[in-house]
Amino acid sequence: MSEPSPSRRIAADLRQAIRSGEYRPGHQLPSGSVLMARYGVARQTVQNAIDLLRAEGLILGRTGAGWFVRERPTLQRLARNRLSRDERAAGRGTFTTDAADGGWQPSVAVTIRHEPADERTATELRIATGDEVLVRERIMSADGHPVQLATSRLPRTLTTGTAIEQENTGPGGLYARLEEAGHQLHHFVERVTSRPAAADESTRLRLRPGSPVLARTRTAYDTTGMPVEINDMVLVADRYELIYELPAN
Amino acid sequence: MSEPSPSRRIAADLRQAIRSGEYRPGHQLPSGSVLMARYGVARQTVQNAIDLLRAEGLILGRTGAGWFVRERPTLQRLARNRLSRDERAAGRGTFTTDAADGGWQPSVAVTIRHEPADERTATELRIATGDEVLVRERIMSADGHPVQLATSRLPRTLTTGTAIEQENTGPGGLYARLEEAGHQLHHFVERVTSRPAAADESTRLRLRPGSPVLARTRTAYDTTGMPVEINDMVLVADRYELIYELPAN
DNA sequence: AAGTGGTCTAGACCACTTG
DNA sequence: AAGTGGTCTAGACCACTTG
Repeated sequence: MSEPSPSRRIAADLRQAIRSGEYRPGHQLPSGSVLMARYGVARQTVQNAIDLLRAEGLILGRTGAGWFVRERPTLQRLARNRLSRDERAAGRGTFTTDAADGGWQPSVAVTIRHEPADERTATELRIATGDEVLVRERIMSADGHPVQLATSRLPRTLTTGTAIEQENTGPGGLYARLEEAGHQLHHFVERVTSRPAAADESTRLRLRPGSPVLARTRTAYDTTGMPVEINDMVLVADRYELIYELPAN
Repeated sequence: MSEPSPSRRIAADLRQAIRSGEYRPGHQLPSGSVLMARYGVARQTVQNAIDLLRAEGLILGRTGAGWFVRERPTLQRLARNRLSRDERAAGRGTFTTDAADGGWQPSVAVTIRHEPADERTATELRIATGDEVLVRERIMSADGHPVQLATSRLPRTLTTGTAIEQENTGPGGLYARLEEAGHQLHHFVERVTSRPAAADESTRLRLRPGSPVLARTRTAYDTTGMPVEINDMVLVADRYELIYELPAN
């Protein structure tokens, strides 16, 4: 085994103290000056150690106050039954349904525009590149903290003259409006991955650059097998858990 | 707007050059010395700028060689139909099925042990804390690179005397063995989230500490509604995409 | 006012890669 | 041998928080 660097040594000691419960969630870590003295190292070395633990999500820094052992935030659960026709019929959107369950205050900022389909959108929606697409961009906040970005894209031919082009899509949301317009939904395909937040996403979600996000792309298909909507969602990773129930066959 | 720090300024310039295609995937970034001279800053400042881009997943560093614009690795797709009874009947495991599709060489290291159920395991499997549980721990590698960790836990009462306690569970894997033993599977519940890799996970998956991983917990239920297996899987986030197909109702 | 984290300069040393 | 990134020391300054 090669000798670990001083910063790794310090990080390992602090990690151990957190794991063992010596430093409990919410409690403050020894300050930079204390650690510099204790280990006989420079400020930058302590900073490097702290950066490791921060990347692991074990601690949070508050400038001017100190480093604190992170409290595991309560996970919001996004279950697939949020998409059920019954829920839609009951006049609930997915985000407000979660809010009701979780006891927090939802707020949503919506932007609506239309644009020509780029290559990826055209492929996913099986339309031609450049065809007009309606774009609904939403930033969802819980108790004032932004936690989700969601962008829906639909062929403009499906949305003209419907409430889907309004800020408020009405009870049941855009899926309810699509079904009213004769596009009965058949199934959804959801693709989930995780990646570091892009610079603009970390700004909009008020995250540190590079914090992990969950990226979920949902495509909605109607009963004729045509894709009618593509929905790109970006979630603050450590606030969300996605839940799927699958039959064994 | 407040003046951005020098390191953020440098990061923004490099990010822009990558986004615009001036620095293409695989190409080398200007060296530390060049950037120090160009911006008139200290080595540490360049390092801080680079650390930001690395956290965003835009670049990869190779000690002694340079910083390189990251090539987006091909995503492995894990679809729910991998769990179908037909696949199991055809004698394919999920990981080897992926390998066949993706054209890479799979290898799996298995460890089998039993242990008393901890609190979480007991709750999930609806058994008593301390009851014996069979644990199968696997590290899956693609072309020699570890990409998945998977840990299965089953009540020992279901596994004694079956091939589930052997290193090789035989055709169709442990789900096929469970069904042979009379535990017909009914459905699975999968919970997906993302978080920074823990220190031990980053060692086993050979990741930088804090790289995002996908964490997927699957619980398998039999036709009597009892949970028969809990499977904790940790995936290198940027190599995987999880796919789910859901009926509209 | 004193303490905190964050970032910076200037210079050093080391392991590693490249030609 | 020359160049690379990674980490370190010692000291500085700043914005912010706390009592």
